[in-house]
Order: sequence, then C-alpha cells, then structure tokens
Amino acid sequence: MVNVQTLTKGEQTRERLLDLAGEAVLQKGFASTSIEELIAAAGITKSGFFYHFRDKNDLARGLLKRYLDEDQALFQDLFARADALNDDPLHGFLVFLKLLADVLADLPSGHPGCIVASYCYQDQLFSRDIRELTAEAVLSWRQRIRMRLDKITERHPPKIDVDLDALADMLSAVADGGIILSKALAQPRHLPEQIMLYRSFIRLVFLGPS
Amino acid sequence: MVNVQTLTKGEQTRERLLDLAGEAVLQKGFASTSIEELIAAAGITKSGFFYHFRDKNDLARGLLKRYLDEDQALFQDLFARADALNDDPLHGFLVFLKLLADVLADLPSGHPGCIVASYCYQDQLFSRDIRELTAEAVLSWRQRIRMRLDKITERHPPKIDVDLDALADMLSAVADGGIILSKALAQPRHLPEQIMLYRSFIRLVFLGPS
DNA sequence: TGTACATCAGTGAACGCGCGTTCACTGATGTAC
DNA sequence: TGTACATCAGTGAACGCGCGTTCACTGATGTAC
Repeated sequence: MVNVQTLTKGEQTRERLLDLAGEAVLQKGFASTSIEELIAAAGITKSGFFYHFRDKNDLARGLLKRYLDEDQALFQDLFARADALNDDPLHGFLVFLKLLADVLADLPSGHPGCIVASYCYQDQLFSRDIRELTAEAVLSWRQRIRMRLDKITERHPPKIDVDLDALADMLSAVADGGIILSKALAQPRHLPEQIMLYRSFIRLVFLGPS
Repeated sequence: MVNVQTLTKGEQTRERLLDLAGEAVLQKGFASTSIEELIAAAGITKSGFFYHFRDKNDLARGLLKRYLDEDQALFQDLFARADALNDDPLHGFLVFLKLLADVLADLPSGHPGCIVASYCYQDQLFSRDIRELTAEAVLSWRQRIRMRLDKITERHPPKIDVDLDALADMLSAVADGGIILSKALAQPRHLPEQIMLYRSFIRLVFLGPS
C-alpha cells in the first residue's frame, strides 16, 4: 500500500495507529476501540497519540479517509487493468468484476470489513462531517459504476427494464452484504462468490443467457 | 407485533427495554448503548434493569433472539400469503419478494437496521454463544430460501450455471447491503429497490428475459 | 563551521466522569391450606 | 374468609475501574545566518 521509505518517523507512527485502529474498529466497533489499547500496541504514550490526532473523532476521520483513498486506488487500478485487455465496455466491466473477486479471494484472512458499513451502524458517534463523508463515498461508488453502465448500454441495450443507478448501487450492496456473510460465517469465500453472482446478473441483463 | 394485553407487567418492562436498546444499538453500536440511558427512558432504576437481564451480554442475547423470532415470523407470513395466491413455486417466490419489498417500503422511517449485521461488526464484544446465534441465523436464512430454490429448479431449470446456496445467500447480502445504502444515504427506498433487483435476477435466472 | 532558534515527535502526571456490577432490602400481588 | 408464605418487580446506595482529554514540559533533528 504505502511506501514506508517515503514516510517520516511521525507519519509512520500515524500509519501504525491507523492500522491498529482499523483492525480493532472492524471487530469491536469504534467506541470500544480505546486509545489506551492503540498506544500500548504502538509503543507510545497517550500524549503521543494526541500529537497525531486532535481527539478521538479525528482518528475516526483519518481512518475513513485513508480507507476511501485506498478503495479508490484499487478500483482505478482494476479498471485500468481490465480495460487494457479489451475495448468493449461490457467485457471490460466483466473482467473488472472477475479481477475484483480474485483480489478479494486472495486476501489471506478475508476482507477485514468495510469502514463505511461499520460507521453506518454507529453513525450517532460521529460528527456531521464524517457522516457526510460516508454518504459521499457511497455516491462516488455509484457514480463510478454508473458511468460504466452508461457506456455499456450504448453498445448493449439491456434485455430488461432496469434502473441503472440501482444496478450500480447493487455492487456496493452485494459487496457490503458479502462481507457480512463472510464475517458471520467466518468463510471469506462468500464475498467473492457474491461479487461473481453480481457479475452473472450483469451478463444476463446486457447479454442474456448464452 | 406483540400483543401488550397478554404480557405481565414485568414482560412489558422487558419489552420496553429491548425496544429502547434495539433502536440505540442500531444507531450507536452496542458498547455505546448504556444501561443508564435505557433505564432513564424506561423510567426504572439500574437495579430494575438487572432484574430483567443478568448482565449486559444477556441484553445483547435477548435483543438478538427477539429480532430473529420476529424475522422468522415475517418470512413465514409473507411466504404463506404469497403461496396462497398461486401454485407455482417460482411465481410464489416472486410474489414473496414483491411483498417483502412492499413491507420494507412501507416502514415509515425505513428499516432500522439488521441486528445481525450490527453484531458482525462488533463481534468481539459478545460471548461465543451470541456469535454462534448470528451464524445460525444466516444459515437458517440460506436454508429457507434454498429449499424454495430447489422446488423452483424442478419446474424451471436455470438458464445459467449458478450455485443455489450462493443465490440463496444473495438475498441476505442484498438486504444487508440495501440497509447500509439506505442508512448511508438516508433514503429508505434503496432497500426495497435492491430487493426488487434481486427479484429481477431471479426472473432472469429461471425465466430468462421475457 | 558555529550558534540560535524552530519544529518534530513525543513524555508524564493529573483530572473528572460515566460505566457495569453487586448487595441488602422492600412493597405489591399471587397461591396454598 | 383469613393467614402464611412465595414470587414478582423492582429500590437505593456504593464500588472500582477505564476512559478521553488537558497541561506543562523535553530531547532530537532541521534550518537560517
């Protein structure tokens, strides 16, 4: 992800705190993730924490922003790799979904969880700007997929009547739902499986059974 | 839901505590839902709370069990109503999904959230028996839908190659994902919308475009 | 090259508050004889 | 019908602990002249 070489000592500590916080938040929730446990694991004192983050809410914001940045980078990378292989927007999208499923299947202990989903179920803990960030994130996911669906419909008119915004949202829904399945059953394969089902749906909508 | 008339005074208080806890847990997470706020709203003292629940973990268990019971009752009811209208298992399922979407769309302020999903993102807070209950719940959802899909395939062989367990799980995934969309964007309609997309997928799989 | 100052990345001690849990106790209602 | 007892549904006070936050301070590194 991040090249440690290019980070100053302070930035490295900050990244370490975010790593520790991210893992804990996705397993216990934000409120139960104490500053105390983070600094114990990071090997600094409590005041050291407050050098990096104004308060606990600032940690939540940092965590969310980093997650969204990494997420966007992954999507861009996968779309670029998928589209490099062929011209047709539909086949590019299908390859993208396959690549996404493969990446998720290769995570050694499964996807750790979606920060946005976690925050949604605890949104009253956070300041308004954080709630707005989560909403913007979901809308940007929609937009990215929607643009692709628009290109696809130009060449492949859908076989059924379907709302393209909802169809774009469905990827987020299936991903978040797949993560919950994987977490609840402790079986990482469910997440890529659900992504591949979404891929089947896309095929059926734009190509029909073949 | 529950007929208040048939409940003793103690059971009414317990139900009230669960109502308050349910709402709070889905907005702030379990850890941030304090016993103190529940008893303040319910109008009893802290010791009164511990008359109804052994400890806080017992509240979590009670909340989950009640949610799963209500959930099962709703599914049974909707399936019964759907199948009363016609014989074909596929059309019954499609009607069921439509009824489900309608029920969800009619909730005045949207679906409050899925306790199982919430618990999954905080599972380290709970004792093992609670984590097992959530896993069992997901498996029972799968089983209920899977049985229906088996009946459907007898009469309507699927048009594409598809894993029926994964297809059954997809309803849970789309529901949980739809709830997260609805919560993040504060737009209740996204949940029924996603259910209806799942319905479109089921149609395509078993009937093809028509 | 040496000195003065600024910034970085923290330390250490103290704070008040809210939390979950325990304990001994109690009035109202229900049941047995 | 009256009395004794049991159960129900709580009360009230106290507890210790962990939490987030603040404050004054500090050694190491970087920069200007």
